Amino acid sequence: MKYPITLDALEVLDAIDRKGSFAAAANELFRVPSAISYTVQKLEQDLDVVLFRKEGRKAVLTQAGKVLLEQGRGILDAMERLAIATKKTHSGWEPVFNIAIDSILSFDFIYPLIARFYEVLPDIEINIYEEVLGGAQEAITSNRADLVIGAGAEPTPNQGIKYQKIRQIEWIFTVAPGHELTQAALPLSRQLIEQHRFIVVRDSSRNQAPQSHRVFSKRPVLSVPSVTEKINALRSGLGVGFLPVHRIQDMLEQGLLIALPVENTILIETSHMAWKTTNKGKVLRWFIEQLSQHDFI
Amino acid sequence: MKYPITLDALEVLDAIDRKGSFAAAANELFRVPSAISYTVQKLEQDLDVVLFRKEGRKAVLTQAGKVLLEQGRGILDAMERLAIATKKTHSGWEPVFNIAIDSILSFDFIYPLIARFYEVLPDIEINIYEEVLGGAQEAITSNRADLVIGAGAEPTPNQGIKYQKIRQIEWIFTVAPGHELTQAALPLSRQLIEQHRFIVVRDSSRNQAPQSHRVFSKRPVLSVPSVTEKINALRSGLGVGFLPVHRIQDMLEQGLLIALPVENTILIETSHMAWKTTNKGKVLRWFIEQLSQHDFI
DNA sequence: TTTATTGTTCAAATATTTTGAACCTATTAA
DNA sequence: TTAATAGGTTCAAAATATTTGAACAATAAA
Repeated sequence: MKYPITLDALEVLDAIDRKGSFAAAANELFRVPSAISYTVQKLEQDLDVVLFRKEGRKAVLTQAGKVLLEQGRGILDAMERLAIATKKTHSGWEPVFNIAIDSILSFDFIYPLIARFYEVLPDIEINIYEEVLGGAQEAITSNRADLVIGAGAEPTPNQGIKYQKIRQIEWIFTVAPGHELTQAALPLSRQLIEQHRFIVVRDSSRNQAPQSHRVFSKRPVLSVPSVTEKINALRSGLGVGFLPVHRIQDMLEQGLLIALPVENTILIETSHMAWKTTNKGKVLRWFIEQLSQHDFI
Repeated sequence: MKYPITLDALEVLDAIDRKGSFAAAANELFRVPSAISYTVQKLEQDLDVVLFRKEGRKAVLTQAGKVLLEQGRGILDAMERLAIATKKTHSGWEPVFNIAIDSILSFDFIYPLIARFYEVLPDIEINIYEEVLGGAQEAITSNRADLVIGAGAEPTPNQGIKYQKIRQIEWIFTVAPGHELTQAALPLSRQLIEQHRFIVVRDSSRNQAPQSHRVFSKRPVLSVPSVTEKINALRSGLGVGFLPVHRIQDMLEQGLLIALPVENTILIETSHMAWKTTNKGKVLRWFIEQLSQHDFI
C-alpha cells in the first residue's frame, strides 16, 4: 500500500483528539461510533502501528499517535490551502506572486501598494525580492519573478517580455525649516546626513500578509505608513529623508519644507516594469494597472 | 465536502503527468483507463475546477492543474515521510529530520554538511528537499520540514517560528588562467558559458535530494564532493563554475583564478534559516549551530 | 447497586470504485 | 484517401469499502 494514511483517517484522529472521545468525534462527524472504530482500526492495521491505548474506558493516543496527529494536522491544513489555491488559479488568480525590485530603487511606494493589495485579496501570497543590478532581468526570464520593477528606462524589447515605463520620480533630500542641517555647508555629505534620523515608509504588509518574504536590508529609524505621512513627519521636524519633488512642490515654494543638495546623489529615478506576455494572471493585471496610474504615487 | 482533493487523486495526477497519458498512467497503477478517467472527473467535479484540456487526442494539464500537481506532490511526499516517521516513533527511533531548501539557493554547502552530520549521528535519517519560492516558508508551518533554508533576509517574525540569517554569500563565475573564456567578449553570455563543462558539488549524502538541480542544463558536468574540491578542480582547469568570492579572494588577487562577469547573473545570495521554536530536537540544534558558524562555508 | 458513558463486534445496508465492452475522435500509416 | 492506431469517454454490472444499528462488554459516576 503506497499511502497507508488517508485524509479521512487524519480527520477522524483530529476529531477524536479535539473532542476527547470516539463517541464525541463520531457525533461531530455525523457518523456512528462503530464507524470511527473501524477507521482507526484500519489505519492502525495499514500502518502497523498502535495509535491508541485503552486507559479505563477511554482511548488515549500513544506517542506514535501523537506524532501522527500533530504532523497530520499540518497536512490537512496544506490540503485545504491547496484546494483554495487551485480554485484561485482556475479563476485566474495566481496563488503566489513574485515581485523583483531593483535594489537601487526606493521602496517607499511599494509598501503601500502591497498593503492595498492585501486589502483586496488577503490570501494571495506576495513575495518581494530585491535584485542587484542585472538580476531583475534574469528573474523574469527564469520565472523566478512574475513582475520586475527595474531601474532605468525600458530596455530593448525582448522576445516574450513586455516592458513599460513607470513614472519618473525626482527625489530630493528634505528637512523642516529651522533644522540644524540648514546651517551646514552645502552640498551635504553622506556621512553628515546619516547622523540624523531618517524617516522611511514602513512595510505595512507585514501584519496582513499570509506569509511574505521580504528581502532587503534597511536600517529604518522612524517608520511611517505612507509617503503622505512621511511628508507630515518631515514637516514636523521628526526627521529627514528624500521626498518626491512633485509631491512637495507647493510646500517648498511656501517655505514649509527645505530641500538641500546632497553630494553624489542620484536625484532622478527612472524605472520600468517588466513581465512575460504569456502571463495573463489577474494579480499581474492588478499590479500593472496600479503602477500605470500616474497618481499611484 | 471538507477535503475535495484525495490522495488517490493526487497519485493519479502524478502518474498521468509522469507517464504522459491517461492510458499509461492506468497501466502504471494497474487500473483500467476508465478508472483513471473516473478519478479525474470526480476530482474536477468535487473541486469544481477544470484540470485537463484536450489537445489533439491527448489531455493536457491546465494552469490550475499544474498548480495542484506541483503542490500536491509536496503533500504526497509529506504523507510518505509521515508514515515513516510514525513507524519510527513506534519502534523507538528518532523520527526523520527534514530540511527544505529554497530552490534558488546553491546546494554546494549543504551536501558536505549532511555528510558531516552522518559522521556524528549515523542512525538518523535526513531528507532534503527542494521548495520553490514561497514554499519553504509553508513547509515549516505545515510541519513538512523541521528546518528551512530560505532565500532572502529573515522574514517578519512569526508566531512560533524562529528565523536566523545565514552568512551572505557572493558567488562569482570563475575560470582558470589561460582558459579560452578569458579571451571572450565580456560580459559572457549564458549561451557561451553553457557550452563549457561545469563543476558542481555532488550530493554525497545517502538520502539524496530529489533532483540534481540548478546546473543550467544537461551539460557535461564534473561532480566533486565539496566546495574546496570545486576550487581545486577549477584551478586545474577541469571546468568552470560559480564560486564564493570570500573563499577565493587570495587566489583572484594572485591570478590563480580568473573571475569573469556573466550577463544577467545574480551574484549575491542572502539566505536565512527557520525552525519551529517548539522543536527542541538534538538534530535541529546541531544544524543550527553548524549553520551559524561563519566558517561552515 | 444502578446508570450512563465509552468503545467493540458483526452482519446487513449503502456508497464508492473498478471493470470491460462499446464508442468517440484525432493523428499516423498505408 | 482510407484504414489503423492511440488516446479518451460512457455506461451498466461487478467488486470493494464504508457505514449502520443492534447487541455486548467494560468502567466510572450517581
